[in-house]
Amino acid sequence: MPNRPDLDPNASPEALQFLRDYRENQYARPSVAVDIVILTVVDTELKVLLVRRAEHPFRDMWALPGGFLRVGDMYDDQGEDLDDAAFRILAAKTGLDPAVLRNNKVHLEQVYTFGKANRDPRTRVLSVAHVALVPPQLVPLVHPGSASAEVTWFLVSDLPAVMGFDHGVILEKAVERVRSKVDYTNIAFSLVPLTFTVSEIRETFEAVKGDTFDLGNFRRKFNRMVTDGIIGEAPGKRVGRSGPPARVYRFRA
Amino acid sequence: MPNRPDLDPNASPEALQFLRDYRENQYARPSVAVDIVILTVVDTELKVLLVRRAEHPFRDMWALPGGFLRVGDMYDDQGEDLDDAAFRILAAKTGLDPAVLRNNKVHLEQVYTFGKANRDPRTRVLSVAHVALVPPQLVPLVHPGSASAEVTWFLVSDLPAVMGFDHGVILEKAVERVRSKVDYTNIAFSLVPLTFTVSEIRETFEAVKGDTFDLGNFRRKFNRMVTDGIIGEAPGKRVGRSGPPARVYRFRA
DNA sequence: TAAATAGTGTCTATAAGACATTATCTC
DNA sequence: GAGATAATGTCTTATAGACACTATTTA
Repeated sequence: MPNRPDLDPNASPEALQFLRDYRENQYARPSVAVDIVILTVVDTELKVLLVRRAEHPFRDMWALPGGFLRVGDMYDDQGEDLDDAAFRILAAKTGLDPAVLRNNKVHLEQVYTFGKANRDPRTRVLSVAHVALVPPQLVPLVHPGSASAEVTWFLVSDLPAVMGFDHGVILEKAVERVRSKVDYTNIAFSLVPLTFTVSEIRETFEAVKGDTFDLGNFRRKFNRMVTDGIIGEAPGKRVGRSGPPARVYRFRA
Repeated sequence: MPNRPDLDPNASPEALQFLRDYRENQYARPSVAVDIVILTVVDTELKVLLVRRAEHPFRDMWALPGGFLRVGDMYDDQGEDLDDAAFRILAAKTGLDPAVLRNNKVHLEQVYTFGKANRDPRTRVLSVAHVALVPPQLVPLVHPGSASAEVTWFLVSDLPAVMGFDHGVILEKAVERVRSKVDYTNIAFSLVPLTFTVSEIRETFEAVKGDTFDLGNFRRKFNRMVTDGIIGEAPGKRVGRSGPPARVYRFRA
């Protein structure tokens, strides 16, 4: 038994450290889940899609839709990319066709990886959290991917008191990410139909931020985006419940 | 063999899907590495700590310091938290004592999880990338954690032409994160000693952003932080190579 | 004395917040 | 006509960028 650092009383701490790291690589590995915070804005309210768990643990409790990263057999196949897994799971859990997701420019973005020990009672599971932004026209098409599952859109302002796993924390972090990015990116346009009025996009902002904006000031900011070419006018006008018909716009690029 | 969906020609796609997901959970799992982009600012230059790989794959190439997440035996122990793993690996790779890291308020933050298949030729490995900000007074204390490893501070503006794995991409993403957060958070104060002059903190900003700032305008912004109580005056003055002695400040909270 | 740095002040442009105003539609 | 909405305009305040200026130190 020559030169085994763990059996050598004079082995350096570094040698022991190396051996431990090496063995970890050889031995136990975590499962990796991809959980997705699927958000939309309908009727000026920010909503999130939750599924009721049919199995233990946390049976009958609400949780985020998710699935496991597919890893190949490790010999000739290493499995799917993490990005592809997120897209696959989003399609599976919403029942939407991948082509529909792409055509409607559904925004999908990685948020954070949650890795506390014992966050899943069964075995060690990391969750790579993602957030998806679904435009309202797709919401009626969403249906449970598996026959037994129950899925519901919850108001983000009125969530279940308890959720499975650490999904309440994950949800909070994802919403926070969207709330901040909406100020300095164009992700809000993933939450409206392909054409929209100024009021519609403003109400979407208000739903995401949970606040109201001055109409004139918002329009001024919007007009800057028009002159910058970020937004373009679309043909036609949209008639509301009152007031003059509103101009219709389209997001570019 | 009753009701096995994979053997039932009439099984729904959903049932088959469920079975596949379940089996993935039972079968192959990825390894999870924690790789850390360790940054500092010395002599008005942004630098990153790289290690030369002593083993295959990518032997003799430069790569980010990293290690594997420790997962327990899966029965009575699920191993260490992901956050704890990052801290442990940071301490191991810099040779710095955890107490020293805490006392000097070293900033450590998760950035992104890289999960392309085949990013490691040995087996499926996810990398949970982190970024650490080390103040300059700790730089002389950094030494290789393991006797065989060679570690060097590289200029971020002059990196090795090729790096192991996808570590070039990871490094870029981490630097981008720091460059943007430095504008709306206080992380820059993790890159200066406990007390500093206005010029010193300005040069740190310039090193991170890769740009120069107007002296007067920067000081105006700095003074707002003083009146807001974010920064406080420290006793004494600092004498430079020329010009009058500069006031010394300290970051609060 | 020359050069460099500390520290202050000024002018302008940009954008946000808080309004007010007019026009046009539905009920 | 009443109420609601579309669209525009005005005044104030906060901040950033460009730049000028004085004071104080070292070499």
